[in-house]
Amino acid sequence: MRNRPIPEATVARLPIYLRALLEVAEGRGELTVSSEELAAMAGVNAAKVRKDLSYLGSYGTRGVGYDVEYLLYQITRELGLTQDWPAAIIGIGNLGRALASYKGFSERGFRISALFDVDEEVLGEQIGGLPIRHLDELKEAVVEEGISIGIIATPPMAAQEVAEKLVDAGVKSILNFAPSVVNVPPDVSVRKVDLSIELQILSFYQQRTQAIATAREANRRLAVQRKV
Amino acid sequence: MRNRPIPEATVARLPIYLRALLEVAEGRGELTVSSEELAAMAGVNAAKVRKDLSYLGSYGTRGVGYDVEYLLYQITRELGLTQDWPAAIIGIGNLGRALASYKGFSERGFRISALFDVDEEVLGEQIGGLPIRHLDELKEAVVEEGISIGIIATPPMAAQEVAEKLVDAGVKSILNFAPSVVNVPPDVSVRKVDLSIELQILSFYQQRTQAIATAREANRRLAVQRKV
DNA sequence: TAGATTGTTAATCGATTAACAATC
DNA sequence: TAGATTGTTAATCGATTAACAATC
Repeated sequence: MRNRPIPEATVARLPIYLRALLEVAEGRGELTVSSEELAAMAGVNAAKVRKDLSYLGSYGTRGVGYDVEYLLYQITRELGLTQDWPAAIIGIGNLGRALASYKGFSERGFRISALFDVDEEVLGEQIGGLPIRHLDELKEAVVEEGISIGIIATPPMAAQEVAEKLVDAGVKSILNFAPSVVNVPPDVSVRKVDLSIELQILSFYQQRTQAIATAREANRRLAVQRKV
Repeated sequence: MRNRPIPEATVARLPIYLRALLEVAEGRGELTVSSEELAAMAGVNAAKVRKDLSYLGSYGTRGVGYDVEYLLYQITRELGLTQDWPAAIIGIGNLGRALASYKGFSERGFRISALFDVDEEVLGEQIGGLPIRHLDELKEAVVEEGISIGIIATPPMAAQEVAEKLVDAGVKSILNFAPSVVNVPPDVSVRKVDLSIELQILSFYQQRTQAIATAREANRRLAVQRKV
C-alpha cells in the first residue's frame, strides 16, 4: 500500500510490535517471525498485525513471514526513532524526580536533557547529573539543547501555563502527567498519562466484575434451592 | 436510555467529566452546567458529552443543563467510586516508590494498602507508613486487606509471573506499569501505562510535524524563487 | 507440487458528529 | 411565548475481523 496516513490506532500499536520484535531478535535468534507469533506476543489478533504492517509497506514474504531485522528497522524509522528527540521535564516534584531518574527512557533512546521548576528550594539541585533550572530559562534551553518534547509533571494548576510556555518556545510534542487538560494549538501533539484516571476506569470494570460474580452466586443459590 | 452496557470509549471519558465537574463545584458555585461548558473543559465536543451522559440516564434538564451535584454523584456511582478499592503495589523500585508516595491516589479515593517486593535489601523498609512485604505473602494480604487492585511496577521479566500471582490471589483488576504485555484470563481487567510507548507515539507525531514544517519551508523558498 | 503465510478485500462493528424535535 | 439546551436519531467515519487469492 505505502503512502496515505497511517491510522492512529495503528500508530499506537507500532511500539508494541517494536518491543515484541526486539524480544525475538535478542532471543533465540530467529530470523523471521509470522503475524501469528507477533500477534500472540502483542496480545492482538493476527489479521490486525498484518493490516497494521501493511500500512508501512509490503515487508513480509508470503509463506515465510517477516524478516525480523528488516521489520525492526522499518518500524523504528516509521516511528521516528532513528533520530533523537531531547526531552525536558517541567515540575521536579515527586513524580518529576521519578521520571528524571527513570532508566526506561534512556534504554529506549530518549534523552532527558533539561529539568525545570520554579521552587527556589530545589533550583540548582542535580538529578542524574542535570541541574534543576528555573522555568524562565525554558525558551533558551529549548533552542540550545534542541529540545523537542516537553514532559509536564507539575501540579494541575500550573499545567496550562507551562504548556503555553512550551508552545511559545517552539515545542510541538507534549507528554502531560498533570491531572488536568491542557489546550494547545492544533499543530502541537499532546499525550496524557493520568494515573488517577486509569484507576477510576479500573474501578468501573472492577465493579462490573463484582456485579457479575454476585449475580452468578445468586443464580447458583437459586439452583441449589430448586434442587432441594 | 439506561441499561445496556456503556461503551468503552464513554467509560474512558467519564473520569474526565468527573474532574471537570469537581472543578465547577469547587469553583464559582454554579449549580448547573451545560454540555457546551463541560465539553470545553474536557476538550471534546458537546454532542459527545450529551451522548456519553445519556448512557447513564436522563440526568439533564432541557433548556437548563445538568445539575452539578447530582451529575457528580451519578458519575461517581457509575464508576464505582463510592466503594473503596484497596490497592497493592508490587515492585518497589524507582517507579514503585514514586507511586507509593504519590499523593494523587489518596486524593482521589484510592488507598494503597500493601507493598511487595522480593529483594531482601528492601524488605521491611517502610514507605508512607507501609512496610515492604515479601511477594510470598501476597495471597494472604489480598484476603486480609481486601485488596482488589494490583499495581505492577516490576521489571518486564517479572511482570507475567506477578500477574499470575495476582490472578491466583483473586485480584480482578491490574494496572501494569511494566514495559511488557501480560496475559490474564478474560474476567480480569488490565490497563497498561507505558511511558516509553507514549514517548514513541509522540516521536511519530513529532516527526510528522517536522516533515510538514520542512515541506512548507521548501514551498516558501520555491515561491520566493519564482518571484525573483 | 503441497504447505505456509502474506496482503487485501469486504463485511461488520463501534464511535463520532450534526441536526433537530422535545421540552424546560 | 421566546430562548436555551437536552436527548435521540441517523448519517458518517474509522477500526476490526474473517476470509481468501496471491505467492513464497
